[in-house]
Amino acid sequence: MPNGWEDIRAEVLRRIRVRDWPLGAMIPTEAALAAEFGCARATVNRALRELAGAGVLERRRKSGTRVAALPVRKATLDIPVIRQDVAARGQTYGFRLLEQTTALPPVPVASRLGLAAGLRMIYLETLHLADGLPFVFEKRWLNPAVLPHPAPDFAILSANEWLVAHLSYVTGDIAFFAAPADDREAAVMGVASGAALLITERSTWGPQDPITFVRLTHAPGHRVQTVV
Amino acid sequence: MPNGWEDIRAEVLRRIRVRDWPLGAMIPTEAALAAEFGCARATVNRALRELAGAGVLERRRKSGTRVAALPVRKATLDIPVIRQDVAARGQTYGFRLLEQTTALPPVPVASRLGLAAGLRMIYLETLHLADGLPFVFEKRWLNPAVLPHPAPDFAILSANEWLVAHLSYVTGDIAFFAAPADDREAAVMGVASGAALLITERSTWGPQDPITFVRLTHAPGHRVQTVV
DNA sequence: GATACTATTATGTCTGCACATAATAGCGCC
DNA sequence: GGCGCTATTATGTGCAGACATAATAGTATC
Repeated sequence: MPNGWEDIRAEVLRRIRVRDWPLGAMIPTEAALAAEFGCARATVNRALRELAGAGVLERRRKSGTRVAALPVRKATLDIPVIRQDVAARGQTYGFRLLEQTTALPPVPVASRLGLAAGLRMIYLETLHLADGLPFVFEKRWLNPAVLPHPAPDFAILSANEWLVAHLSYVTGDIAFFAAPADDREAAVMGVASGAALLITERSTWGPQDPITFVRLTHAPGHRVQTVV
Repeated sequence: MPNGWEDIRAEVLRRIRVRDWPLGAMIPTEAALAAEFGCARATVNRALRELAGAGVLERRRKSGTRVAALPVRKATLDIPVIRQDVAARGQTYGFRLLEQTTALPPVPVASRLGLAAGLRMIYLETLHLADGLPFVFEKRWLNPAVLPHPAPDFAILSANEWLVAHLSYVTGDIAFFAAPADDREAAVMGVASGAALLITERSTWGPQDPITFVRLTHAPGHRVQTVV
């Protein structure tokens, strides 16, 4: 059938591309498009909804649908467990738990998680290896309240994976930036002090409580990549 | 009504979280869930489809629906035009076209775009400013075949925005990584040579032809950020 | 002129049904 | 056993109709 919702999505996209419907302009109503394409309104709705989700269209009740004026491209970024990331490169994964203590988190960490100052957290340092070479250096602050008793042994299953398997589907935020390697990072990763490294910082919250703040220092040259 | 598709999505998520349905396990069929929740199968379908899109469920015809074994978190990343990025920080935007020539692209650029070697491209260097200070240094290779005649003046409207407005909705890929500032970047951005900078590289293709390859060097401390 | 109510309109969602499609399981046959 | 056909099954998508909801435009009132 030539009028599935994907066909309609493609046709709408085409009209936008050729400036049939210019940036910022209103497009016909669902009912009008359904009549034109000879399909049900629900089918048009599905197509337009997808395009709105991709940032191509903006929809508002009663007003109607318009082409996004300044289209904000949206890319979806996969955040795999580090083991998978390494495996996907065809390398063998390994990790070493370098440190595990309980301590007062630094103020920026506590405040980003929205935790009361003075609450002690678990601090973990883990080095993830690809083919035996440093791949990611992980510094993690973990809310002890979210762990079961007895606490899992993070030397056997890395905190990275334990959390994904046991506290998955929560909210959080991610940030990427570049920073020069400090002395500790340089020593652990085997690079010169001050080398440019990609850093990932993540904060995650459960239904009520903050769960963890993690800073991943990636090996030199590491790329975070995705298609649009 | 307490049984909209969002309610069903929430309930399914809850059952996964509390290990009612463990990681990797099959869940009931759409028909069974529709009967349980007292709604139409289409409503269950909508809820499960959304969760599959978020990477929480995996669905296959005939087999059924299972909880993802290793849930790959998916983050959506907004890629705004640089002007918007600056405006969102409450700063005033400006830019300067530093260079515009036609030249043979370096081999890595040509090969990443899938262009025949020996094809000349337009090369642009643009410095984007926030409150008059360097914000992003943009080096762009542009396929001349995609430009109209006469070519637009990129000193008036930056290539960044011209492309979004005229060749939007195309495919491409993005990568982030850290690199030390080379001499040119250091001079333009006003930082020390070797400083750790975040680099964004983007390749974009139109329906047939490659369009552009761009390398964005961000000011020190720049963070690419998103919520999950 | 400003404010409060009301009608209208386009999208958002749901229902119940139908058929399409992909993948699996089972069967018969050699 | 191994091969190929067929039946079954769960999801994917379609339709027509209905009501819900949000936002706007218009109207009435003060």
